[in-house]
Amino acid sequence: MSSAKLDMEKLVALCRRRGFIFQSSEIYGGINGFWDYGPMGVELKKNIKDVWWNDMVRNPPPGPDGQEITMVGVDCSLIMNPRVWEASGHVGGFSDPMIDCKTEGCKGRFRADQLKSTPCPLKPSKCAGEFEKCQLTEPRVFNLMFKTYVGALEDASAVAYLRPETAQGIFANFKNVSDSSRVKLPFGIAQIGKAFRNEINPRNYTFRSREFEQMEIEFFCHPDESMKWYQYWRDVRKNWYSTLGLNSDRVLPREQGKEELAHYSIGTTDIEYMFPFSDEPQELEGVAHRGAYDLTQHMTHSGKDLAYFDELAWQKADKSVYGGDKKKEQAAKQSPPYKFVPHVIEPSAGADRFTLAVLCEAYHEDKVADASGKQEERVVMRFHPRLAPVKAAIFPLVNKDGMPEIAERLYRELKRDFNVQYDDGGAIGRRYRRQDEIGTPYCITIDGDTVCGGSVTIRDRDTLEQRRVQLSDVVGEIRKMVK
RNA sequence: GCGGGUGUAGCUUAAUGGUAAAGCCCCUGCCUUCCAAGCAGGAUACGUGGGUUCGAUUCCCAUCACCCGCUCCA
Repeated sequence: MSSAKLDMEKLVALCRRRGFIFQSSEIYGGINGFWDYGPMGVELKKNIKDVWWNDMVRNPPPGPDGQEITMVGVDCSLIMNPRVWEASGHVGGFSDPMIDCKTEGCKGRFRADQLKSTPCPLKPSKCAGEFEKCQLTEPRVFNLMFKTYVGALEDASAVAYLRPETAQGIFANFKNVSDSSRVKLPFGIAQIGKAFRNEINPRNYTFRSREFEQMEIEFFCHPDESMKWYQYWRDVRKNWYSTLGLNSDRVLPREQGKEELAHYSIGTTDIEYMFPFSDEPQELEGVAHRGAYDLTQHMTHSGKDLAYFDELAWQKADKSVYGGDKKKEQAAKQSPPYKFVPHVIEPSAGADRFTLAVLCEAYHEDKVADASGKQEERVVMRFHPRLAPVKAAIFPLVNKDGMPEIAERLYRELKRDFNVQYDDGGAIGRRYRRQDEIGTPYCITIDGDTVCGGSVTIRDRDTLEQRRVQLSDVVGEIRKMVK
């Protein structure tokens, strides 16, 4: 985004024009709170998810003491046994009873539990509902979980929910993963996937959607070390955004106040971003210290033992204190510090929200001199090369003199490793501008010198500068530049 | 959920109770040796559903979507 505040309508128009984001079911008039990614959008979002997976799961940064950290992934079903959501608290608590006032001129909406402390909009000296004219509705519950039915019978026993977060799939599989993959505490389990929340009022383009994708980590650690890991993940996650092109002045970590915290959370930091549609920073990710809450809940509700046994600590322990009493030894093995419920640090990021932030940040308008030297407006998406949907475009300068043949050969070579485009349509300047609008970082042009001397030009999206590179070096150059 | 606004082609904008116009974009061909050039063709629109009417894109009603402001966001 340029220094002037980006007009969201311009971004929305570009996203539609160039195939980043469409309204869902548009030919039927759309549906509120749902969005589709087009050919460019899917590449962008896929790159974002791949980069996250690579940087957090396959090759995470060293831990707080410089150690290697262990991360594994899962991919869980969207629909789970509904008891999961009772254990997590979503069935009981994922809703707020609301009361509307039907009084002419008021039409207020209040949370039922805060009615007695909310001033009446018409008569602020009284509280909502105390004024003679107030016509309050019965409290209505807005449960934010999408309901569905499993199997053919639509009765109460078949009710299930589309998951409102991917996290519970990880908690429910904690024992499976620790039993099957030789991981030792501390370790993290990661998941990328869709989640669904029946938001009362979707707003701000894709920012608050009813169907969205999360990139979540549940990092399990010893309770004594949890604060260290909480700080580690808070810093790692904040910095990650800046390495991918978000201006660090606009990425703002915010420690939640005590009154804001969910009752089970020991601490939560929201990583917020200054989106152009709001004067307030908006949440991209929440890094929450959830203590032992989730595993304990699932232990209680499932009846399964999800505590962790620290084999290493037990092996090192001085067993002589039990004096050979097997019963005492057994009891010790079943209790801290050898057996305990791990604490959890949860960095939970919104893939669509980050995609939107990347789009906002990338949008620039600048001036470029045309063939006659006149300054022309240009729209350019300045994506980080790792995220750019198209890494390079290949142009024959003119469609003759052997140039198309060389260009096509180069295109076929490059597309084995990168998403690239071939374009021989219209004037060369027009082709550059088309690539600028989808944020292609490099344009490779085959010209007369390629035919004679074997070199091509590589044009940089941001500086507009061209440099000549030997045809045989192009693949290596592009590989180096999009890392 | 409430109030206000908007809805004609991919975009920007016309006109009209009786065949919907243009520029840009896009496609095809010609031309073209580096930043939206030129020439010739071509495709594409009245958000949806009712009503009034001989006839509705136009008037009326409803609905949907988007934008702004409230409300909400475990």
